[in-house]
Amino acid sequence: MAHKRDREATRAKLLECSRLRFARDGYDGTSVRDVAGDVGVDPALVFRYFGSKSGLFTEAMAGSSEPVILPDGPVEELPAKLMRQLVFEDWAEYAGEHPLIAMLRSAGHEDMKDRLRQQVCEGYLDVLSDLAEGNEDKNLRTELFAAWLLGIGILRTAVGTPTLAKATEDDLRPHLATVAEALFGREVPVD
Amino acid sequence: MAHKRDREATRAKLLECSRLRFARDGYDGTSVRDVAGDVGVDPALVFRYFGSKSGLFTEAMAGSSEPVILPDGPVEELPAKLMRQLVFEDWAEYAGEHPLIAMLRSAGHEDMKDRLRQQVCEGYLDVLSDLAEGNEDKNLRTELFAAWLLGIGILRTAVGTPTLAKATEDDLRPHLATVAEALFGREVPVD
Amino acid sequence: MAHKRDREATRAKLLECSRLRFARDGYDGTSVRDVAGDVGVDPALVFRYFGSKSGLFTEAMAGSSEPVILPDGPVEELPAKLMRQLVFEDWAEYAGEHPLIAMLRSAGHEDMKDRLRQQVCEGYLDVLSDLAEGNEDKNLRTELFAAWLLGIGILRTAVGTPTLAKATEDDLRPHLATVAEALFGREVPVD
Amino acid sequence: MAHKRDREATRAKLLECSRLRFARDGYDGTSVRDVAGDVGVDPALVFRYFGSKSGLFTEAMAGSSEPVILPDGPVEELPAKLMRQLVFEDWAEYAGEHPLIAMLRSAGHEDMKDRLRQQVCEGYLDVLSDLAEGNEDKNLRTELFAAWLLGIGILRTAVGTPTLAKATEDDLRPHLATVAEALFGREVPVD
DNA sequence: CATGAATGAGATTTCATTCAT
DNA sequence: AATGAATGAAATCTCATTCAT
Repeated sequence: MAHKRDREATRAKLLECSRLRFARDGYDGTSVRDVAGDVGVDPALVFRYFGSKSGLFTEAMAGSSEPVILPDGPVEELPAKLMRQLVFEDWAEYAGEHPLIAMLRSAGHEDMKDRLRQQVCEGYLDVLSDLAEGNEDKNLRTELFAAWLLGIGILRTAVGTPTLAKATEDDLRPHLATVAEALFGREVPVD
Repeated sequence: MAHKRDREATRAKLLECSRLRFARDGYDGTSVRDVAGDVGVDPALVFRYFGSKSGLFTEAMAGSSEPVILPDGPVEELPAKLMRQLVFEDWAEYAGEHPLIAMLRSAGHEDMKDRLRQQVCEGYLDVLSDLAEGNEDKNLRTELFAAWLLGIGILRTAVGTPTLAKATEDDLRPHLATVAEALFGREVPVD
Repeated sequence: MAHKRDREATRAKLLECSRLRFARDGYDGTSVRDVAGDVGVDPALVFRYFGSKSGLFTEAMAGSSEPVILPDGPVEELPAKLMRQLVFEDWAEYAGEHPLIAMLRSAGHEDMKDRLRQQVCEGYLDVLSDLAEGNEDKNLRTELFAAWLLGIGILRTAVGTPTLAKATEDDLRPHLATVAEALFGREVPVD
Repeated sequence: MAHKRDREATRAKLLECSRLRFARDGYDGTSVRDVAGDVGVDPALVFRYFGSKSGLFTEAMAGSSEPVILPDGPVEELPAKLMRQLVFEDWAEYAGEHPLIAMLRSAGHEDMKDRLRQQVCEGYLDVLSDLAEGNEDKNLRTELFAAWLLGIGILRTAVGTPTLAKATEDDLRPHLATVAEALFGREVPVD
């Protein structure tokens, strides 16, 4: 029982540390040895637990599909919530960026592109599309809004564009309102 | 046939092939061996010509700062032009994506982040900011619009979101109009 | 047989074989592959254990600072002892030469020159200087005598001068007596 | 005729520059490219002129057998002359050291050991042996004296022992007298 | 089961050298 | 004869991964 506990604790620690590394340094920039070193265990354990480096990555990034959104509350509040989450929340475990943006750093590998798409679709587009209800090109509008949020996040943290890098939530609020209204054809609260 | 031993031709071919590889597989996913193999020369030649793998990358990606649109037309036409370039133009040499999006794939390394920022700022923001003239938060608006274009490009090609991946220029035109107007506070032609 | 996977044994064997190679072929003339091949292990192991080729060299040659004679006998006997050690002892692990002479073969690199100087000073000059006690230019005399021993060793093994290469200890004994007396101003036993 | 002259001039310059490099950095530490670069010609010329890197080395170091000694004057003056040459003369072309000591830096390669031996024997031992005339072990005495000079040179420049590195000719003069007398059994002038 | 010794493939890079022109 | 483009072999080193214990 104590053993079981240790095993699970080690697994969890490996996942946690690897998330940070993968997010900060990308898949290629992270070595199994580094991750194992962070936790203080032998690299071979990683292979026992996760089969391969890729397996570790999959499981580490899979954990990030959960925290996406809490779909309670009215749909109108979604844009503001999502922006806060994608752009302003500090994902400490993911080197300060939202997991999706962190994953982009490893998008060279084909299978990670798939994972990415799946998470974007299930985690974001599905939730957002309710907002576009009533428009003919509902899905396109939804994706265009998601693209905007994603682009902002990328310019802010991955590229480090001067103004956005320092912008606060208050700075963006009014523009969120106008763009959301432009795309969804309805007013959204942004406070 | 006339040029078997032609330094410039070989150099150019190396640059061309490396662009494709770097864009498709990222910096880490591309090996000098691969690039040299594509051209059919010995890997050592790459080092002779470019000093290092990093030198090759720099020079390969430097070519991508030129093709930015020069503002010889009226500023109002810029949004449409930029969208065509960023989202719809087929950059064959860069694996079908715009070079900037391709470069994101290698943004794990700190110095490439710098290069990226510089290109975004000088190549795009500087040109676009004229459009936001007259607004108090001119720079923020400019960056927000650029973020949108970039996000669209990423969802389209890097993530492969279902609707955007298949969208045509005509599909996006009306939305471009409303969003640009929302951000810049002026009408822009999108034809 | 009992030890197939024995870290310390493998380490020791690597050190032993590398000593021989470094001594015989010099630093540049020795490749990590060669050393690993001698022991029958993968070259990567060398880097795991010693970090780098230079680390291997350092550790291999560090073993050579110990075997210097400790002055437990009377100082008068030092010259004879040192000559035996420097000139006539067969350092099998170091390709038959005294480690110091072997190290000279790698003295092209600046840091190895430093290591060499330190070993000569601490290992030999410090011990010998007692013999020159009472003379005004004590240190110079000490170094001049050390120079002689070193020179003999070099001509014998590194250059292979005809007479010295075949000389026995008995052949040199009388000359050791006269030169030591000339430099130190006192009689030294040479039997 | 002009061509001939250029060719010879380039050859000479290559030899000169390579001497310096070989002496300073050793055989392995010197690249054909470096040498050619010093002179400002294409590396391929080295191969046209000298066949190989080794050929260049041979010819470069062969030039050093000439300046050895001027066997005019009485034999008694030889020790002082040789010491001046081996220990105190500044061989600018050979990085400040006597060619023989410089060559030791490349003594890892077997064929250089041979070259070294030949030069020591023909250039030094043959000349010196006259001084030992009349002693039974004439050759041994000669080699022992040569060993001393060589050892002094090595400690001075290659090892950098504290006192010898700064010693002047005057400092060594008296010891030269006593040691030479001890070995050759006759007085030698040292002024 | 877990540990750590060991492996093998592959990456970047350097260098002496040869082949066309 | 000379230039410079091109080559091939080898070196150091890293990493994911497997094999004994």
